[in-house]
Amino acid sequence: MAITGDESRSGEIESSGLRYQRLSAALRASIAGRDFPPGGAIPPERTLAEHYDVSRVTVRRAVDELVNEGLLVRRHGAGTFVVDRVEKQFAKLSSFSEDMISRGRVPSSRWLDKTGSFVTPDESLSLGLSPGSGVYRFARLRSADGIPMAIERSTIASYALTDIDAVVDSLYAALDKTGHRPVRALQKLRAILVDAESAAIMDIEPGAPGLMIERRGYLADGRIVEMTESLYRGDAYDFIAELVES
Amino acid sequence: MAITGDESRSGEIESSGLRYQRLSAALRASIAGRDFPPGGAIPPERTLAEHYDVSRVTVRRAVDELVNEGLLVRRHGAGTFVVDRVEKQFAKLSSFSEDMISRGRVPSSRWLDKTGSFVTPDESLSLGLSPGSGVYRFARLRSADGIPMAIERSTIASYALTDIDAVVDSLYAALDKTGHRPVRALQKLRAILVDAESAAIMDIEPGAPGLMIERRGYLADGRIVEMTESLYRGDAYDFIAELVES
DNA sequence: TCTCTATGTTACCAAATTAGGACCACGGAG
DNA sequence: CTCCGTGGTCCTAATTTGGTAACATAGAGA
Repeated sequence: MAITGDESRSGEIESSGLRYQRLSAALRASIAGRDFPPGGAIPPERTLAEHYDVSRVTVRRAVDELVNEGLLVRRHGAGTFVVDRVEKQFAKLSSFSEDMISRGRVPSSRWLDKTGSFVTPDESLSLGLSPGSGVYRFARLRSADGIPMAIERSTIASYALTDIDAVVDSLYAALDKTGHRPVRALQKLRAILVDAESAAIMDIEPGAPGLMIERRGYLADGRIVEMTESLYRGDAYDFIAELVES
Repeated sequence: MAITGDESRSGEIESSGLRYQRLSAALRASIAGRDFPPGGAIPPERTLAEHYDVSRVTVRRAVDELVNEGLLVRRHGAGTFVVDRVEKQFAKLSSFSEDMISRGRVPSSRWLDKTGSFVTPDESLSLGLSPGSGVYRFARLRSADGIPMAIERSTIASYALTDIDAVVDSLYAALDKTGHRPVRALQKLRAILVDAESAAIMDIEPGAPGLMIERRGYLADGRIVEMTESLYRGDAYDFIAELVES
């Protein structure tokens, strides 16, 4: 079944042009039509070459186009995969940086606070620490493409970090180094009105809608190591989640 | 045969993909189908390897995926177990009634709208219906202990319901009867200010914070059967979600 | 004729998956 | 306590798959 010389279908405007372009168009249609499952592998190049009766060179050029378009991802030794947007989006709920990057934006941060302190009675309950225990407090303004998007305020049990300057960029990376990276987290989320102070920091109107997210990060042994309050701008940030009904 | 999008004979192609991905899909189906009881153990890795005629390496990789997804939990020396916690967490995010009951509150509803109509051009795109197709529209005020909590506006493809009065209490129960209950859903969530009309219905101040959730329910074959916009009161409703860091 | 481009053919390299096995560490049952 | 089944880890080897290069062929156009 060659692609050339087969214009049997009337109205097939796709049958003109270069072979690899026609092939990539066909593959694009197969992806859009879910012939290849999202997240799954497409047939190997050699199989495609045989199936469409073209050379592997042509297949590679066709696949190259789709890789450049971001529809496919190659993994050396494994296969070529249809990008699965949905699955990644769930992880977005937790990581600001990853989320922004996957949206094609450039994340950045500005430190608002970075201090060592002692737990308040309130925190000692939440973190499960004895009163008088040490904690680190971090606050950052999170931006995307230079536009303020959220304020993150974290409280970390002191045993989880070597010192306060261990956190340079990623909090979780620093926790990872001491083996205290949370393995699961519980998030609580609600809509609020942004207070004057936070509004000033994010350069928006006070009284604008905001999304308050409280996260508690748990270690494998059940201890709470992290408490983070994030305030997201309601007018500029959407959360996406996939769920499975049972 | 030209390579165009309508190339339907992808039989040879379909069995492609990585072994462990196919296996994890099979296991996922077994879990969803209650072949493995929730909370119970799945067969040991060596048994699975023999049963599916793959190596234990492959089994472990397949199980790894499900563990990362939170569907399974490994216990060294004991076995690998189906987690029943996850479904509840996910379901909480989506089902108003269940959520309220689990909080010890009494859920109730008041119908605001219940009509048959035709798709708008906007909806036909979202629902994947041809223009002119029929849809049902439902709108309800959702309350807990008699206190208004949310407004739910649903648009349902007409093929999914026998008639408009099929929905008496639970929308999903009605969809279940025709075999068109969504198997998964994609939710989009953002903070907004409640408009005057919705505020009046929920008996709150206009300009109060609210949580807007757009949900699209997918059938197993990928069709969108349900589109629901829910507006929750920000001052009275918290969303809880558990996530697993990777 | 000569040159350029698209495509085909062949060969080999590099990386990931898969197979199959061995052994250890943990937990439960007796 | 011991025994045994289970997951956790490591190893070697074969297989599959993408990555790359060299060279050949056919057609279009100067």
